[in-house]
Amino acid sequence: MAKRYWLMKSEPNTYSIDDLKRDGTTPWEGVRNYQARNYMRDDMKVGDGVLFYHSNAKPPGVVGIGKVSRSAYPDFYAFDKKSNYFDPKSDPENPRWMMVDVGYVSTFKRMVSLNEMKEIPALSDMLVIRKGMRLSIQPTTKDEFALVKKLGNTIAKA
DNA sequence: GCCAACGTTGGC
DNA sequence: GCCAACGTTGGC
Repeated sequence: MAKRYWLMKSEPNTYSIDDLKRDGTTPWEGVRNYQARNYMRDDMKVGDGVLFYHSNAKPPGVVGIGKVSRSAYPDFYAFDKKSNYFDPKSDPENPRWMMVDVGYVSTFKRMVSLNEMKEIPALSDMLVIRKGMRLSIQPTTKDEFALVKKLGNTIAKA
């Protein structure tokens, strides 16, 4: 299977690109949305590229690159009563929620903000720029991934 | 802090 | 199976 590309949202207050840089790799726990779960479970493979997006930030935007470092396995936080992500409906014998591990690759020289992406025609099909798009894990194309990465590593604005 | 857009839940 | 109510997301 060819390498795929993704955009993954995280709130910097909760887990930022700097946290990922510090940790090297992290379990992507707490996804409680079926569509996002399905992407992780069915489509994400080790080595896939990740655009690391800061949501609920000022401004929001893509701040760096990650990669899938472990394919889907049960999100055990769902079994932990003390966790914010506890879900009594997830049975350890048949886990409802899955997660992958995401590894750190690089931090952009500058953020590629949501506003900037909205203004670039080549990125006009990206899900993240669509109003009301709340999905926390989104597929992106190879070209979109490459362009956002290039922008983030280019100091001068287009 | 506001609120529109979603997704989920649960009564019927 | 419908849909109103509710909770959450996330830009602004």
